[in-house]
Amino acid sequence: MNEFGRYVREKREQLLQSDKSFSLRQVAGRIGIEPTYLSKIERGGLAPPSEQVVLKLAHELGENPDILLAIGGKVSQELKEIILQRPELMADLLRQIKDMPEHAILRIVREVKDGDW
Amino acid sequence: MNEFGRYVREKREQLLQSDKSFSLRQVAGRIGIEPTYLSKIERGGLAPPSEQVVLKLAHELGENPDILLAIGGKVSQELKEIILQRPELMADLLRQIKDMPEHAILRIVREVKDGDW
DNA sequence: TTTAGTGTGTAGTAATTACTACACATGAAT
DNA sequence: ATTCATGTGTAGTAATTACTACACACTAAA
Repeated sequence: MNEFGRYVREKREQLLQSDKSFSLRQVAGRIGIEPTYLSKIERGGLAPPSEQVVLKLAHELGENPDILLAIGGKVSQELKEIILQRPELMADLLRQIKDMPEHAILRIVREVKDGDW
Repeated sequence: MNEFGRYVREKREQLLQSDKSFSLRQVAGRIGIEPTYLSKIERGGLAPPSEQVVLKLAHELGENPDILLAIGGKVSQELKEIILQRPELMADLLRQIKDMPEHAILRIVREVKDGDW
């Protein structure tokens, strides 16, 4: 269940090997939380922190924010707002592509990107 | 700000005109909440209720659940989970189509629907 | 050998979420 | 005239979220 803590600890310790400033205390300091709190989170004793903290953590550790949020079971407010602006449309779209293979969705993303719409 | 309450009250009162069983008390009873609570919500004195209650309300009032949730500022757990299963892909897709006109997205939805993938 | 930095255990808390319970006044039905 | 159903005001609360503060033990450096 506590994927998030394990993942953060592993990543932080990797970085720590080549840069002493990635101690738990210093990272906690830079992202503005108490070391105790980060310790608990990494050890799985507490739930993942707020979106704001996860985003700072992702930035600090060089991780993809969307992925780190997802590991913590969260969807960013940014994405929620995209859905909230056109809920029916987005809901239909998401349900349509839900079971599509990755490559098919990627094709859509790319078509849309260089799209002629 | 309190779109949700106004919307629900209006819809409920519409239904009430042709069906006496859409009184505040009876609707509250059927969806399993206290009349006081529904009253406050409709008058905008309280935040929209939980996803579960919004869904029951949508069903009761014959409203689109995704839309009613959105009016209440919520994205359903169902949609969140679709995103959480492939966060990077879905985040990219949503950001791509965010500013596209409705008809272009609808085209994608349809293409995907009858798609050859 | 004291100082500095490390991680962690225990305890507590402020804010928010999602409600319930009681009491009351008004209007319609019997 | 009384019962019934309506909506609503006030008050309170249990659960969850998102943390902080203090204290301690261990290790490495000066």
